Formats: sequence, structure tokens, C-alpha cells
Amino acid sequence: MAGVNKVILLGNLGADPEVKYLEGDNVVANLRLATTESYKDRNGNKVEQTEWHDLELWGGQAKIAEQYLKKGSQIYVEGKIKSDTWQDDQGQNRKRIKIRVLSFTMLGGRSDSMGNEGGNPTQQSQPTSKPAAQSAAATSSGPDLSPAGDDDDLPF
Amino acid sequence: MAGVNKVILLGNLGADPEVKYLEGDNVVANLRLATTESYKDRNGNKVEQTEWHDLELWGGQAKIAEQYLKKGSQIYVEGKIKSDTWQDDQGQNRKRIKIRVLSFTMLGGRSDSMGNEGGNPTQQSQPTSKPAAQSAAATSSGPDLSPAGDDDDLPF
Amino acid sequence: MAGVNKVILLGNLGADPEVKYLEGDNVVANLRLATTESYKDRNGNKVEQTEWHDLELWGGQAKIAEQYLKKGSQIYVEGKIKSDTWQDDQGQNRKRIKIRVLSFTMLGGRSDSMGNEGGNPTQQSQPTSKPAAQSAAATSSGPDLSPAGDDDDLPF
Amino acid sequence: MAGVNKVILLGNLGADPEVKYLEGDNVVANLRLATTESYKDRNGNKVEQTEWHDLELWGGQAKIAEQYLKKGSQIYVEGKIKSDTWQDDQGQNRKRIKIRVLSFTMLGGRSDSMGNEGGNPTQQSQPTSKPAAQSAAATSSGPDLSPAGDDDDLPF
DNA sequence: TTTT
DNA sequence: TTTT
Repeated sequence: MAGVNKVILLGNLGADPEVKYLEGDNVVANLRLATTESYKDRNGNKVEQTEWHDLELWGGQAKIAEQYLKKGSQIYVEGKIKSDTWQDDQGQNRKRIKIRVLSFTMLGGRSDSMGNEGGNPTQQSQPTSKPAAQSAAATSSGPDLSPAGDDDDLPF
Repeated sequence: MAGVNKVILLGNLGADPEVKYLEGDNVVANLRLATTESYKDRNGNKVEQTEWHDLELWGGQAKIAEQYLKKGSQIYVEGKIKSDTWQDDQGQNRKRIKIRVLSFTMLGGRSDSMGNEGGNPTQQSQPTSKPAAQSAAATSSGPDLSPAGDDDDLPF
Repeated sequence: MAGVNKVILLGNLGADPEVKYLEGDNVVANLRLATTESYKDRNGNKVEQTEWHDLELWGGQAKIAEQYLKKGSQIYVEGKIKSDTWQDDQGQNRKRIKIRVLSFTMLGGRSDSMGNEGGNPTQQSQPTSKPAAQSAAATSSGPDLSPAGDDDDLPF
Repeated sequence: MAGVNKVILLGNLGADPEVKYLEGDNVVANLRLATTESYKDRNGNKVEQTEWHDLELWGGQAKIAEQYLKKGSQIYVEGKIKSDTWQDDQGQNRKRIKIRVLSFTMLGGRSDSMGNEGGNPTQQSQPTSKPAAQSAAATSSGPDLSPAGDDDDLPF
């Protein structure tokens, strides 16, 4: 009991967010995030290695993602590992891992999509007045302000 | 804007928690936490180096700390760095750093103080029914369930 | 480029380590780690949710794991997410995620397996003189002392 | 024993790095990093709170910082808390905390200082051939490739 | 499929 | 003293 399951990622989106509005006022966004690491191999050649992560955001954070993120966006993410298990059509047990995002922060984007004045680096800033939006902004210094929906009990 | 300020500590308490009940139903607990690292120096001798951290907990977490932690307790902590600045009696500007705890988890205690059956490794488990207790337990997998008081606006 | 891919886990092993000695002096250990989170559902009932993680350790850390860890051991882990992809016997592309461990620390075991005197909380402490042991111990305060083999270029 | 002392920061530099070359081929860089968090107070007004951190880098990382970082640079940092203690001129014991940087990654700067072609977001990328440079680049996905000098034994 |  |  009493565990810690924490993931910290910083990378770029490989595609625009995929957002689904569900019954009961629920929203979920799925993101594909690339984290690339480069190192030199034994011959001194630079090697790049990219890992792709499936991110899942719920509620207000999903809406913020839909509104401000797009292919190429650079974000910092905190979350946890969550596995889905199911049976495939052959009746085989399958497992898939996703990162359940608890907070994220937009980084130094070129902001062309945010319509913000000036074109400077932006965050998911000033997401108007929605409480959920506030939460995502607040998370910049820690996931402590996360609103309902961030908990792990499934949102439906 | 949009920063991350996150601290992760795992160590042992150097003393029992110091808890103060303030006006307005506020509670604050101060803890001294030691994190010890050992390494070998250039001569292959093992060296231990201990860093002492001043932790500050508010609200429900302070109460849980008061109830379950004591000198020697091993805990895992997530928080952020916060500085206090003031003038000393010479009129000099002074600064002090504390770790504002956002969540913590008790580890492998010998549980003699928790009255739990069996003496197995325990956490701040089963802290009965208090909502605050729930919050601290929940934080084990992320600080997302933190209750009021975890935000950064000062609690008074 | 320039990404961060970091995982922090704290939990218990579901089984003894599985260790394989490979050609070329390489060793790999596979661990199953459970991180359990508990929270109250909307009805106030306590719910426990366990996530199982597949950990992979190489080199000296694999040997330390073999020597000191066993089913039930509580450990703190830092690592990164790594995916394996392959084709299954139906010719389908499959993907599996593992946690590549970069450092770990043993926590508060009751040490019955480590033969340490006294039964106090122990870590992978004093793992005698092996350099590998030193590395794993050192990582407790940061993965900075990781020895060869911690890099991401595959060890064979 | 066996502790974890980890700090993760993401913010902007308040000034250019201060770099000192010491005897014995040692280099140290000091940085001032701001992490800003914004939240709404109880009246719904947006409040910004900035924490300033003193960072210390050694060796190759200090050189990379000198070469690529400047006032305003946005960086992601991993490190640990380290305290200095000394006696002030009144003979009083004083303590100061610094963040010992173990790895860092440059983020989405507008790169005007790096002379890189195009003005796109850059990291401390391709820092040519210096081994130290490699180390800092490598740290982007984890501090596991840190070279000598990242250890905690003082570099002189 | 991102980014440099 | 940064950044938005």
C-alpha cells in the first residue's frame, strides 16, 4: 500500500489533441507526446531516440488542451501511469499504458495559434474564468490545485 | 510565468513534529527531515552526507503529521521551495528556505506508535474518517487530492 | 528534441527479481512493482487501486537487485518509460511499456533477508565493496552517480 | 540513511550566468532562476508569486551554461538541495540553500544568442564536440549520463 | 507523428 | 532580477 506513481514528461505533441465530449458533461482529450533524448554512441555519433507517450486528460484540462494545444506544442506534464486491460478479438488479454495527466504547462510555443497579443511564449494562460481552467494554470507550480476530476475515480 | 517548483524528499525525521494551532482553525506543523546520501570518495572510503530540510505542513496534513509522525519516522514528501525573508535585529535582510509540503507518505515504520495490528510496514494508513486524513493518504500517488490549504495563498 | 522522460515509483515487489545473465558480461533483472493508491469514492468507501509496473535493470543494479530484493521488498525507483515493439504470432504490431530503472533505493524492509543486525529499517546499505553497489546506493539522492550501463544505448 | 533529495525546477534566468574559473581546471557557474506560479485568490483575482532560486553548476555544465544561457533563458533543471553554513561577521551561524544542478535542458528560447540558424526554439543542442557538452545534452531525458563532477564530493 |  |  501507499505508493507513488509519478511521471514527468517534457516534449512535443505529434498531433493535435483528440477530444471527445461524453455524456454527463465529461470531456476527455488524448495527446501523443514525443520525448526525445540524444546521446553519443560508442563511436561518438550522435543518436536520437524518441519515445511516444499516450496522454489522457479529463475535464477542464481536456478543454484547455483542446483550446491551446496543437501539433508541435511543447509541454511539461505531470501525471501517473495507468494501464488499460481488455480482451482483443482473439480473446487474448491485452494491456495498454497511458499517462493520466494531472497537470501540464505550455512552454515557449511560437504561440501562433493562441491568438494572444504579441506572439510571445505563452502558457495555457488566462483561460478565462472557468474553475477548471484555473486549475490547469495553477498546476504550474504543482498539481495541488487540481479540481474534481483529477482524482482517480473514473469520471463516469 | 509558468514555472515548476517541485521538491521530492525521502528521509527520516530528526525530531517529533512541532505543531501550532493558530487562530481561525489553522494548524501548521514543522518537521526536520534528514536526507542522507552516501558515496565513495576518491580513496574508496564511504562518506555519508546528510542534508537537513525544514518542512512546513498546513491544515489537515499538519494534523496527520502530529498524529502519526515522530522522531525517526521515514517519509516520502512532495512539495515546493518557499523562502521567507525578514529583517534580523541588526536590520539585515535575511532569507530562509522551507519546503512547503503538498503531500507525504509514511514509509516502512515499525509502527509502534500507530497502534496498527501486526507491525507490518505502514503508511499514514486508515487514518479513520477525517477528510483531511483521506487527502493525505490519497496523495500517495500524486498530490492531486490535496484539500483546501494546500494552495499557496497563505492560510491566514 | 530535448525532452524529459522521468518516472518515480514507490511500491512493493510482487515477486522475486528475475535475473538473466547474458553473453558479454551483461545482466538484466526484471521486477514487478505494485504502486497502490487509496482514495474514497463518492460514497465515502475506501477504494484501493493497484498499478503494476514492469521494471528493467541492467548491469550492477541488476546484481544488487538480485542480491537484496525479493518479493515484498519496498523500493523507491527513478527511471524512464521505454517501449518495446514487436510483431506477435498473428503478425500484429504490438507494444509494451517497461520502466528502465536508473536508480533505486531500498526502503524500510524488516531486513530479514539482508542479514543486517538489529532489524532496523534498511536500504541497500553497506552492500559491501562492489562498485555496482556503491552506484545504487549513491543514486539515492540523485541518479548522478550511475555507472556505465545506465545510459540508454543498449547494453549489447 | 538512504535518502532522496531531488529538486525539479522550470523557470527563467533573472541574470546572465556568473562563471568562475578556479584552480585545478574547475569551473562553477551560478544562476538565478525564477519560478513563477499564478493562482486566483479568494476574490478571484489573479496573483503571481515568484520564487527565486540560487543554482550552482560545476564542470562541463557550468561551461555550457556560460556558453548558451543568459538573462531570460527558460530552462528545466534537476538537482538537489544543498546548504552552505558559515559564520557571519557577527560570529553568528548562518545557512544558505543552493540548488546543486545535476542536469538541465534549455527550452524554447528565441535563441537570438545562440547564433543558431533560423531562430527556432533551441536547447543546449549540438554543443559541438566537448564531452561536457554531451553530458548536458544527454541529461535531457534523465540525469543518467552525468559525467564526473556531478557527484557530490566537492570538486576541490 | 513532434522537436532540434 | 526572469517570464507571461
